[in-house]
Amino acid sequence: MIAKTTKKEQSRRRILDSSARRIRERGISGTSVAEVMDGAGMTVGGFYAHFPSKDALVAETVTEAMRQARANLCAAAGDSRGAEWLRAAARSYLSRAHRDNPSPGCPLPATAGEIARADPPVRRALAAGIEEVAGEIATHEREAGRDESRAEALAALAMMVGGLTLARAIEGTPLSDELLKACRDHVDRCLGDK
Amino acid sequence: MIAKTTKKEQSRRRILDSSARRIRERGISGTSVAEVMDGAGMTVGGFYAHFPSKDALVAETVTEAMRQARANLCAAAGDSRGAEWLRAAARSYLSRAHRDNPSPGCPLPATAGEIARADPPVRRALAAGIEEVAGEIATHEREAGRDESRAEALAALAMMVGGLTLARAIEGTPLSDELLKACRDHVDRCLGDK
DNA sequence: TGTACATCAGTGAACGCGCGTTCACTGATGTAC
DNA sequence: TGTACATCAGTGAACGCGCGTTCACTGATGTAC
Repeated sequence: MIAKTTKKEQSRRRILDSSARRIRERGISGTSVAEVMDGAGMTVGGFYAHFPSKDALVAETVTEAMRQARANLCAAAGDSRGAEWLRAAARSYLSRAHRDNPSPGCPLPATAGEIARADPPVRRALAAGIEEVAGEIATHEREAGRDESRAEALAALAMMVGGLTLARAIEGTPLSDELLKACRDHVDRCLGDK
Repeated sequence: MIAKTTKKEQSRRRILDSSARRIRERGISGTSVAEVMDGAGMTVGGFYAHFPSKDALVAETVTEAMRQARANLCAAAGDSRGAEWLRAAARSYLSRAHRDNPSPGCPLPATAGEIARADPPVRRALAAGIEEVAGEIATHEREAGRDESRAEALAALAMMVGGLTLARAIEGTPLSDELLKACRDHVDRCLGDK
């Protein structure tokens, strides 16, 4: 019999989706199990039939959300490659739209600070996710003909995450827009005529 | 009479110092009023004689900690200027020592994510602090002879904060060290022969 | 086909706990006379 | 100088609340015969 998703599997998926949305919006400690279940159209008690603890949910949510973040970058860059891809990815990641609309976006700005104090499984999930996203970026750094493509990819990721995190923290001030633009421009300047 | 600090003023200072330490280590939601007061050598009840609420304490702590962060950058760079200052500041900020020892360091990695959802006074305090640190960096970007010195300063700050935040989140993995080094090297590469 | 029963996803009330905040009280300090 | 009193920084127990987690129960579903 071909894997048809059971009702329980569908519920589990709704819980994960709800968790990913809320955690990107309100962080880990700002997201309660009851809220996640409510967002999935269920009540608290049912949660523990799907996950052994909130920490387990968070670890899986981080994995899932990082996968989506990578897909978002690729989607934003369309079928471009190399320097073009990098510019498009940065423009999208560091956009006002991404700043003002966290729930379908990257989980790092809302969670990275907290994860420094989280359980090992959560931290391992994040490390794996970062490794994958950095790998994707590095591919295009290499195609753009840059030296030290992996190191440049990590530095670019750091600037994108830091820029978006700070821009969100001071959203509403002119400095927030300026910061986003400064980071986008820095990427353009580094890529130059590549 | 010349301003001699009263006992109450000294207590207030101890509360602020304790708060700054704990918040840099455990973030805002990870720091309780009782713990802050304990770190200041007092009990919970006394807190409200000094601050009207936890939020008020946090706002003042952010201001204070950002001032120290700026001073730390300057101290690390000694009496160098321009490109030399920038390299030294980045080397110090993105060091393993800073990653592994948050309590006397920069408050941004532990708090920036949370502050996106904090009270307006806290967010204003952060915006002002970022403005000051960016101004300090921009001075040296200008002295280093770079175009767009203010934009470059904001981008450099974003990369430093993002790099340290991610490195802390995945501390213990080889990727953490690699990430710090990639960000330091990026600064060196951008400054090049300046 | 129809009936009895086992399974199990999900409900909702309850638990113990830590939080921010309040408040009646204490006891040291400094001023008034 | 000595005594009485007001002030007020700090104590510590208590509050209401939201959290993660538990658990007795429900009711729909599918299998056995």
